[in-house]
Amino acid sequence: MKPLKAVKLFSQIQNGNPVFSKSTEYALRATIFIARKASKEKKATIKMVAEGIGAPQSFTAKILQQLTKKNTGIISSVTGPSGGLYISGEAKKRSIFTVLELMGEIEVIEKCIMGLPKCNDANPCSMHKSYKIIKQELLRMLREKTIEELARSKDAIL
Amino acid sequence: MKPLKAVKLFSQIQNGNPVFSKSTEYALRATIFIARKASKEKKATIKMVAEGIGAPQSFTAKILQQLTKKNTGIISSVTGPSGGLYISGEAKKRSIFTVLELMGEIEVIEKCIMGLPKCNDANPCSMHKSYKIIKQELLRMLREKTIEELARSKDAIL
DNA sequence: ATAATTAAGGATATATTTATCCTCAATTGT
DNA sequence: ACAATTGAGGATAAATATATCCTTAATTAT
Repeated sequence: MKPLKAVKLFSQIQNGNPVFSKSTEYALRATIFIARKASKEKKATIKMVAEGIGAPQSFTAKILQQLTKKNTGIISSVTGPSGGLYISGEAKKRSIFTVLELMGEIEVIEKCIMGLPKCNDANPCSMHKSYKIIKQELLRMLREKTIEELARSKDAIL
Repeated sequence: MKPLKAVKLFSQIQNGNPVFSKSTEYALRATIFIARKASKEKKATIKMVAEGIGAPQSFTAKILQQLTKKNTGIISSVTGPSGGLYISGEAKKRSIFTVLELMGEIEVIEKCIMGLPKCNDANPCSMHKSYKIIKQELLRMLREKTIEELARSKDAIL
């Protein structure tokens, strides 16, 4: 069985979806960046974050809005001079799952791998059982990894 | 730690990306449907497949084109009366990995979970190691599951 | 108070994915 | 050969995700 090449180039159909959406990728990177580089005393500006994570500035701003929403946000923001973004010690203890939850990515993971709306444990698709194992391990990993922990690995590129 | 709700509704940013693209979801469903319902003697038409998997007909046709391309395709197609789609016994023995490969989904899985282009084993992001384990299990599962096997589970909804 | 700085948020533009439509080519049966 | 059936494939449209721009609100320092 020789390896196949994706036929993308020969087709009108493109499959460029990342596993997580680009918004979510930026959200993860921004969270880790802020946790690592900023504090209540030394906040990071959107500009700094965008440059630090290699994402467009205005779009980064939009995503950070999602993560700073009152009663849900894990990232704190302050307007005005010497304002910016930071993550409280409390919030740093939360898991990266929280970020993905705010980005609406958890319900995506929970869905049927083949996109069947009626698929569930009682009425499973043929991949359900196999995917469920993977899914559970992924979710467990996401729940265990704290923002703090990710921020602490300073040898990592992000 | 109370559970959070995604802030989708309050934001301009939507995250509707499935784990696999919709095209890939359809491709998986179509493959299993054809493997289960069709044979060289009794081919399935695009119309039958589209209805069987609950996908738009013309779009299903487009996706099936990708899976029938010469030298790469796992699905066979014949034009003309009593023509249609089927999967050879040989092809049925191949894994579902093949379908995902043709849909360009494997390289998506291989990518950095945070979308960092420079992330790799030598220069990892902070989630690299954890994600790698999940990724490998997913890929192994996909490589092991044959089309035949999925088609055989007739109690499954698809 | 005023000016300066910074995020919030609405409106809009661009890119990509998803979906539809129509004509053509291939095959079959008469 | 001819008509009918079916997929192939190009062109285009619609929906969604990504990205930009601009004005407003909040805060700080002078």
